[in-house]
Amino acid sequence: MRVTIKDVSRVAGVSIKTVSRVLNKEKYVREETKRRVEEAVAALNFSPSLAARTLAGRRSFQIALLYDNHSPHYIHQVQEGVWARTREEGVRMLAQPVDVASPNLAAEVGGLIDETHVDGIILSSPVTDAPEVLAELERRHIRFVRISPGTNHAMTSSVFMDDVQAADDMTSHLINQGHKRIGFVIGHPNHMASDQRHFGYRRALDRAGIAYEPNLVRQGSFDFESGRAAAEALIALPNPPTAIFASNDDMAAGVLAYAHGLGLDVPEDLSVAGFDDTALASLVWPPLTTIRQPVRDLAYTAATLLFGEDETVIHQRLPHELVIRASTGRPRTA
Amino acid sequence: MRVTIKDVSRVAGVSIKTVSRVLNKEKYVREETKRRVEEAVAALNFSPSLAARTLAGRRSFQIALLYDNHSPHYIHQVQEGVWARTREEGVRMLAQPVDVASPNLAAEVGGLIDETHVDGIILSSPVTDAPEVLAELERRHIRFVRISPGTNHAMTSSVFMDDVQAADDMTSHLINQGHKRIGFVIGHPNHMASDQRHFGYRRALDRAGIAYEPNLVRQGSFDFESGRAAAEALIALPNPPTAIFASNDDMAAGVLAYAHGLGLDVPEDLSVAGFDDTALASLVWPPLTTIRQPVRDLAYTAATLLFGEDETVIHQRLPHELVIRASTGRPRTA
DNA sequence: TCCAGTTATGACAACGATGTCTGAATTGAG
DNA sequence: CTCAATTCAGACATCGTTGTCATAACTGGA
Repeated sequence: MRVTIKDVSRVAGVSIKTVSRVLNKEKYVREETKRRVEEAVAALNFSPSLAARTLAGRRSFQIALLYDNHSPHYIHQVQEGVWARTREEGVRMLAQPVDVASPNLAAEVGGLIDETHVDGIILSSPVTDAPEVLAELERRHIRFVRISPGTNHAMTSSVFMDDVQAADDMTSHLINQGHKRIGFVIGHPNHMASDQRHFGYRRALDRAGIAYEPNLVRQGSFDFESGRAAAEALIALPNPPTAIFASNDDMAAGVLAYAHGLGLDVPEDLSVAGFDDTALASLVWPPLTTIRQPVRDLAYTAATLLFGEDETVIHQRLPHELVIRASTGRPRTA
Repeated sequence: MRVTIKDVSRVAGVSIKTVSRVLNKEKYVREETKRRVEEAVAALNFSPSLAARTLAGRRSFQIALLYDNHSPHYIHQVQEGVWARTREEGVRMLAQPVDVASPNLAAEVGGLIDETHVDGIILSSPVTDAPEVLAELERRHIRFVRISPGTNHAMTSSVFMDDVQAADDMTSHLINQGHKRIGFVIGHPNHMASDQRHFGYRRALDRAGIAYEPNLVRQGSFDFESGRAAAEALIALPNPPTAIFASNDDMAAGVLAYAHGLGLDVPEDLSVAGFDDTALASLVWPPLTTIRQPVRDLAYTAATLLFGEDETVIHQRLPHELVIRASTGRPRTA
């Protein structure tokens, strides 16, 4: 029924071991033999059984991608980036949603590894910072790379962007346009990036000699509604801000919606800035000034590091981009 | 190193075959023996090797999900639905992006099947309608289920919603609010659903005794920009529509953006309706009246059908939902 | 010409499960 | 109490590859 390496060996007139050698690009196969085998493979339309290779060999030709919680758009990009790299490598990607809050997360990850024999694992935030998972992976001596981890971890490679600098860039952009009172909406407290963006905002103000005013800063939770609520509170201030910088696009959309509801003109009456450059950012009116995270590239690079020969630990930073659209401009009073 | 069925059998004091029986819930194992094995499994924290099971047995405990092109949000929901069901079944899901335009698509899918030995496949639109793929799957006698197929195919099960009725519902909703001139933006010509939604729009008009006016209908392509362009054309008409029904939310967002740009008030001056109820729909201002596709449920149900014992072919329709938000209302003139 | 070192190939065991077959233990009807 | 049918459990082959080891066929320098 199924075409096996045995069929190939018969057609090519060699042993199965030689076919295996060609398949795995091993040395010590005569050019002529190699050609014969390759022809037989093509003629029979042979694809080797991953199960058999996994069982017999030291590799499984599979890696797992663990994720949780993030927006569909983010996950999609991560999957897409990792997938592109695995494809080049002739390896399969197992996309594995997990629940970081689960009490037996480590056991689940361990089970995954036992069942599938994966060669390596890519963690995306916030799984990157689940200590049980990290401990379990280390205990098993399995290779893994983290995408945008919040915590430091010298033992293993990671790829990330500079959230502090990005928030600093955005804040500076607003300052340069003449804003002096800039509201800020903090992200979800569970995400390490929230702190960093908050810090970047503060750093830019400091450098410009603008006092940090706690009144102008509100806690959000990365969703639309919390952005809306923050906007309501900020605009109700006796001396309201002329710009609001939300830590992600969803919250910025909430700010935008609230402003629309009041009949405010954006950016004439109020500048609004987001973060992430999700699809949403160009689908609202006016389109959002935001920070483009190189999510797909981060994922692609993470996979590259995972496949790398080196045992050296690499922490690679990828550049972000300030995307200026129509939601920010000079304040009316300036 | 690795814990195998052999270790379990030693600890439980039975043969490996008996452990295998317990693992696979076969008959003819004494209750007491079963308990002993289960304790050993728990004590050793044993997870059986998928590779070995696949190789030795008739099942691989894996299914594949093929998709292409759709929005991240849609894909996310499909993955989530299928994944939830496979998890219940103790089976793994291989999420596999493909390119329907690829000339060797059938070969790629064939290779996937050979490599992974998957037990079944779920196709999501538009892979559902790639004839080479269907032919390849049938040639191999592999089970598969299609999610929202555009073409009929009596040989195999599918799950879908009623696009015609949904578009009819939306159009009727607008008519009931007093609209008589209703613009329509057609979806991407490659998607079968586009025709069906267009037809539903027309059917509702007919039933209400409103003449179908080709001028009020524009071709779009499911993206923001095409919605914007369609809105521009429609609003420029000497006798413009009082409502615009776009075949998906992205295009509706485009319509919304163009209306905002003109300073039109939605829904006072113009009602806008979308389709799909993507995340976007509640993140724009005003939030969109739209049709909620039960995408996650479709996917979940597809997996259920795939796992079903029956050889009978089932075509299952799931209900949609008209979600009325703030972007539609009575026309000013009514 | 010979021999050591490389290059090239094959035989066979092993990976960790399930399938098949065989036989022992238990059950229950007569 | 007997015997056939049913229940329970193990031995061993098998799935389709790769790893290990043995050995044949080439090289090129002395």
